[in-house]
Amino acid sequence: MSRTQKIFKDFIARKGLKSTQQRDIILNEFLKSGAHLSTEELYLRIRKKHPSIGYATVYRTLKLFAECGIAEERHFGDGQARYEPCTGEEHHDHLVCRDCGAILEFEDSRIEELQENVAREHNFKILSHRLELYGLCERCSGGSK
Amino acid sequence: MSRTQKIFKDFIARKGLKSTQQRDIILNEFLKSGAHLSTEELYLRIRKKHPSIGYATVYRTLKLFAECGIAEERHFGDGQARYEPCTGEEHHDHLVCRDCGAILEFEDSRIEELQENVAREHNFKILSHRLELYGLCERCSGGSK
DNA sequence: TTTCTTGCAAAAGCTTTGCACACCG
DNA sequence: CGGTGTGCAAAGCTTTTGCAAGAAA
Repeated sequence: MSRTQKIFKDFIARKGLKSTQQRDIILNEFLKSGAHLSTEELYLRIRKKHPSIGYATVYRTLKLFAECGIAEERHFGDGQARYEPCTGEEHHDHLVCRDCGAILEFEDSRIEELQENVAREHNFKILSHRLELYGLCERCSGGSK
Repeated sequence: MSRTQKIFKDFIARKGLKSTQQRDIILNEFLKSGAHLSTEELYLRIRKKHPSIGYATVYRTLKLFAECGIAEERHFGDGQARYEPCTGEEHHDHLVCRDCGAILEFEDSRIEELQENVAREHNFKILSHRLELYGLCERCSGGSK
């Protein structure tokens, strides 16, 4: 059992909730699927192997993941929620290609420091942040354009 | 007529669209209302003086504002679009209070530089970006908490 | 008069919820 | 057994769209 799975089990137990087949299946597929899947994409993947699992269950389960901290809900402006696995303390931001939709991740501790500075100047206490750079990825801005 | 109004008139003319009372009213109220209004908030304000203006017209007009560059559409995670006036070249980011909902603006050219660095490293061409820091504002993180 | 706009209501798209039945502990 | 979870369908919300009537050029 992976660390993430353990966190989830603990959360379930602590809250008096129940461990079910569906939750296990959804968690496995979620972890396996790589980041940035929309709820619908995840649902479609799961349905291939487990056609009886309902849309609502996927929604509800992803909310649980977010609540216990193993997933993070994100919106990239297309009106759909996306979830990505949270692995520990590391934080990353995103480059989103306007053309092909590719989502790249990056991390920059200097930017984070400057964010803290800004917050301090405003007596603001940061709980989370989001930084997204929209534009054209290497492939889409290349020769063909 | 303000600079922004002129930009809009020019855009309207260039596109072969028409200047209407409703568009003028909505633009005025939009400029007067300060940043970060949701479409609904703006609609409600407008309806006080002009009860016959419809919801759809406000939506459609704000899209036009965004298209011609005098407004920018933003999403802060509450599921509603918000628009804010774009004044020239300056760019700013946001501090969003999770408690009272206050939205503060800031600008930091050093952060923007670092973003450019990141983009260069990935051969990514930035068209726009969004940076939002979520947390507690001065008032909400103060003594009472 | 021709084309674009508007207001209304209906539709669309994503997400949540109510409910009866099933399952976990 | 008692309470929680599930699947389905229906409802909720925000936003978009179709259409007939109205206004601008």
